[in-house]
Amino acid sequence: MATTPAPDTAAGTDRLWASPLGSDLSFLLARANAASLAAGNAALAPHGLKARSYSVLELAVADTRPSQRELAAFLRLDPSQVVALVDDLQSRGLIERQPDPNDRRANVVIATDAGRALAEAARASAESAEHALHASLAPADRARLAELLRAIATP
Amino acid sequence: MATTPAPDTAAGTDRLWASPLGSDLSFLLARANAASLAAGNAALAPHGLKARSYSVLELAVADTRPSQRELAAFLRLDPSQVVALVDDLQSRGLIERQPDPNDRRANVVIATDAGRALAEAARASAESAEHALHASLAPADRARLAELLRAIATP
DNA sequence: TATTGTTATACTCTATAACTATA
DNA sequence: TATAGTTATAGAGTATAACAATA
Repeated sequence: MATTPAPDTAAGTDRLWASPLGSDLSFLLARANAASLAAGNAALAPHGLKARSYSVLELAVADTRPSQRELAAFLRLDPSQVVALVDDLQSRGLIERQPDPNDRRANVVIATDAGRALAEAARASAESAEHALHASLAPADRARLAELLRAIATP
Repeated sequence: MATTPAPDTAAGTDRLWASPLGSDLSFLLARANAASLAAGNAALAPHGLKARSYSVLELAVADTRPSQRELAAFLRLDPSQVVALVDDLQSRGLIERQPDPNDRRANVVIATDAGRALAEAARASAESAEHALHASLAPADRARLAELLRAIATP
């Protein structure tokens, strides 16, 4: 993540944008993501969530019944990190580990009623923050951006 | 960052993409950035660089004569982190701290000849990795993506 | 033999506060 | 009084290896 230590416009950093780095797709991606993550985490904080835990909660709420292994793969996290995320959400009564009847090694993650309620409230905050982030984009541009990102983000 | 612990296509994570999260712009941004960062760092590693240090080096090579404070603002890093990055690159003879004649508190960061040579080699690797990442996109789409990202990434 | 969840550990990154020298 | 660079330190995030239970 990256909060905003200095307002960037402080000095004449405009001229730095003229450097090759200012056109580098990886750099733009990193910067856009940093802004998005900072705004998202700030919006989720009042709900006791961060981007990571919010993602897990949303996947549980969606009734896709993911195993922890699937969560790890989809979120590109190490399985051991998913343990900590699920532990936290479960200890707060937002999700539950349900033993998979087909594979007794695996846990299926499902949301509780409290989890669904919190997810709805958190989603409203997150969407509002996200909208503010790309307020300068027309709706069609936003859809196009999502489409292009998906081409890169999808395996 | 996020390396790839599991190949994602391993299990049926396709159905997870159908969840609301799969259309969430912040999530797509995070995932695209993770893929880009992982590919970029892997490409830069043989040159002894990471995304961060490569960015600093490129800005030094571009002759924009940034102060450390400006680097911090532009890269959205804390000034104390820039110290470590500049220390590292300077100890390897790739950049130099030049006292700013107009403000004796400030250092201006400039590249050495060795720094310029390394930057050129690293840039080739980085561009090749980046190109592979969005190989599925038409050139026009790539330009459009950069444009849209810039709208979000720019202050 | 391979896989799921788990634990433990080391490492990197990030945030914060303080200090100095200049302005 | 404020700013540029620096140092030190604590915390969050990440990677890695090992283990028990199950397939």
